[in-house]
Amino acid sequence: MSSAPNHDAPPRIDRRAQRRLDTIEEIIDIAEALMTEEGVNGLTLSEVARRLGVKPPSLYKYFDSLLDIYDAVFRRGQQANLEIMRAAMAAAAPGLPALTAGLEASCRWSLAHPAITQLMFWRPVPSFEPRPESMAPSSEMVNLQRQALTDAVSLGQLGPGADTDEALFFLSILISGLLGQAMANDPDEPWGRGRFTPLFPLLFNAFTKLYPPSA
Amino acid sequence: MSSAPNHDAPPRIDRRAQRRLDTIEEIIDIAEALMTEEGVNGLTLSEVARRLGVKPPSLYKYFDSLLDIYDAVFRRGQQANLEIMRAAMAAAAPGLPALTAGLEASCRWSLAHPAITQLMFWRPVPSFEPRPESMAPSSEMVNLQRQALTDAVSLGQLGPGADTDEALFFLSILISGLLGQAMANDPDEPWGRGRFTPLFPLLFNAFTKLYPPSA
DNA sequence: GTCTATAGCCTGATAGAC
DNA sequence: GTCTATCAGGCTATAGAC
Repeated sequence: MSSAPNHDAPPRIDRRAQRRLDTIEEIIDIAEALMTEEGVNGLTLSEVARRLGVKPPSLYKYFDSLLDIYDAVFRRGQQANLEIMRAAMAAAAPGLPALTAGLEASCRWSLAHPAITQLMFWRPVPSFEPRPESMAPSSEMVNLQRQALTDAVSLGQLGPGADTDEALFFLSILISGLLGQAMANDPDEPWGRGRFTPLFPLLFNAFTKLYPPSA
Repeated sequence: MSSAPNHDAPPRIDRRAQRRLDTIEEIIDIAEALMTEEGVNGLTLSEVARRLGVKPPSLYKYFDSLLDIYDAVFRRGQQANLEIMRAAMAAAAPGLPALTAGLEASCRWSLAHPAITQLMFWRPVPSFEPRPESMAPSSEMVNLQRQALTDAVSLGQLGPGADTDEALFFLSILISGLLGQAMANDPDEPWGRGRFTPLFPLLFNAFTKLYPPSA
């Protein structure tokens, strides 16, 4: 109170820094919407600027290039997907229940964010390579899945083969196949409707029969 | 010899018509190469003209628009893929052997033509909608697969559930998942190498265990 | 942080001469 | 069927004033 210029505690982030972060988030929101509407390759600086209500050169105060915006969309998407999956897994019993709950939550999120999902799974922008730190959440997702498979084997829910790279790759084929077919062929159907997403339980049926518990 | 202007039998297609068809094929070849190098969205009239050795306006003598070229690539790809699969199925025993042989041949072809495969499976060019007649081979491929599944059930190679739409959709998830993961993550590996295509037999292992023969 | 102005590209498509 | 010329627009990015 003595020397402080105001009565509030000093904010850890001042107003203008916060406003800057808000603008960055808004740019990423606009970029994602644009990719959803016009295709992943339909992202342009000019249109982002138009929707944000500024002129294109102003965007360079927030991002160094168009590819930098792609990277920001990619990174935020990876982070969000990881947190969704982690939360769903933590709320379920260890092993197979955690795995199915986590992957279903991740699939729901992916289907609701098709542009980011395409950017992450199918690399439709050849000139875009995500930065290593933007890829980090992806490794963490793999780790969570591997741990769940290990738990499932330990708990006797799955056979020993389920705790291998082969099983992990097979799982990724199942999930990305489901998402790809749903997004390409039933783009307007929400999760649980259409021809593909209702088959989600069937995927785990197949997976379990491929690696049945020994007992 | 009396009134004929030359000694050869009259060709069913004259030279200039044949040359025109050759040019059209060459344009499609160039378009596919370009999409492979620069991404499916990297196809431009200007670059096609450059590689063909003409100026862009000349292309309009062969195609009405850029989207027309996309459609030609799409149609020729569908046709080729269908014929590859049909031939492989015909060379194998009916039922499950025909199905696996046909799908493996199709997958090999798809992996060797990633740009067309992306165009067919994942629709990365939102403004491009294939013409109905270009989609026809796709329906025929589905028919071939459905027939093979029916035969497999009749022959006792698979259980009754394998002859359903659900099984067909599940099969498409497996195949498109394998291709998508292989193309995105092991783009330079040929069929049979890398982390995903060696799992092809595993897919049918899972499929068979999901729909086991009753006996 | 915003703008204007501009450089230096690219694109699809058409008109009309030859 | 080829070309030149052109339209009408798009884009990323930078320089520099305010």
